[in-house]
Amino acid sequence: MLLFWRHGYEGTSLAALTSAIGINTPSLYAAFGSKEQLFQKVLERYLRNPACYLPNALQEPTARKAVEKLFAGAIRMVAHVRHPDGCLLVQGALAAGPAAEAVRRQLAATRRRAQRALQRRLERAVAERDLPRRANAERLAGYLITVLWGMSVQAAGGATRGELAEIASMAMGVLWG
Amino acid sequence: MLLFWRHGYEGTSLAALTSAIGINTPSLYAAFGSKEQLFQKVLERYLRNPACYLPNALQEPTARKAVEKLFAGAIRMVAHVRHPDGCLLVQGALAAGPAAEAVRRQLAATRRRAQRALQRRLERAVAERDLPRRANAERLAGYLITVLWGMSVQAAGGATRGELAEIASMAMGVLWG
DNA sequence: CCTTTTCTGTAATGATCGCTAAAAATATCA
DNA sequence: TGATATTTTTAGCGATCATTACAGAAAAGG
Repeated sequence: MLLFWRHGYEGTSLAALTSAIGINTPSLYAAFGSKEQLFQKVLERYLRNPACYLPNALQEPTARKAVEKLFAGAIRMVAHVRHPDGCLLVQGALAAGPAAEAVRRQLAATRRRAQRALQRRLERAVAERDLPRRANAERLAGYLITVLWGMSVQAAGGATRGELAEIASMAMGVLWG
Repeated sequence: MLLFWRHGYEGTSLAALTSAIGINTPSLYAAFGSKEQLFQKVLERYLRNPACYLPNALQEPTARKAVEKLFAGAIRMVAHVRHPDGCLLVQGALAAGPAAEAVRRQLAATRRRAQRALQRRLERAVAERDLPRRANAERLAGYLITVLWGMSVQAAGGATRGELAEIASMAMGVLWG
């Protein structure tokens, strides 16, 4: 997972994977089927563990708390010393050659799913009068998630935890300035 | 340029490049030296032409006009029918294998340069009383550029021109809401 | 027209890509 | 212990990677 996360799908070779896991190539293929299927498993694992901060955050009682926790969780994950910079959903395969097209599309779909999850949480907040009735949940979610992906790009450029926190704070200023 | 832009540095093979240009491999090497040097030329070309909207925007008389034009230019470029989705500075090599590490760093450095250019423009605006004296140009620039990179990620996921415009409008709401 | 230079095309370099057949070693269980 | 599964290792698959040596064609200059 760390290799795919750090170097992207295309940038990670089978040799690097087997060497990191400590097994031979046929063992990897017996266990996972192919590089793409291994990445599939890695993606599930990523969503289950380091990226679980997103669904967790959305369970907060108020939209404001949820978004705050969302950004805090993202920053904590990104700034974790043992983690590569950024988010696997972005770094994994933002642009890719024809061979990795399927992975690219899958990551794009997963990003969209994350955005819709946030959108539904904000819609609930509007319904609960937690957000003003005229608030547009779809636009808000699109905006906030865009900042989140942008922070992933910034992390890839070496942004510090403090810089990311400032960005998140400014982004939330749109709603609760 | 379009190939590197669409498929990233690693995702673009020499065969794809020579076939697109319509020359043989030795001619490409005689003309550009190597794949990496060709990418260097491509990057210069990209900054000179489709990405010139950034320096152009910063020449607007007010910070607000500058940022508006910055986002408008970015959206126009991204939504251009004949252009790949997103920004070469982001899609080119956000994460990459060891062989493309130099390119990755160069793109990160170029992104940082763009951010600093915006920062200096905002600092000027503060000095000119165009922005409130207590405004933090560095944080503002970091925030706005983060949204810009995020829009590049969204574009890679198929975001439309209208969606990007809404995001930009919300992002500017932080300053001129 | 002939020589010299410049360019283009063919072909192949070693390396690495993802992937797999078959032998060797190990574990399982009667 | 001995026969049977299961796993690991070795070795190599064809394809493609970026890169280049070399031969032939075109262009330039006298």
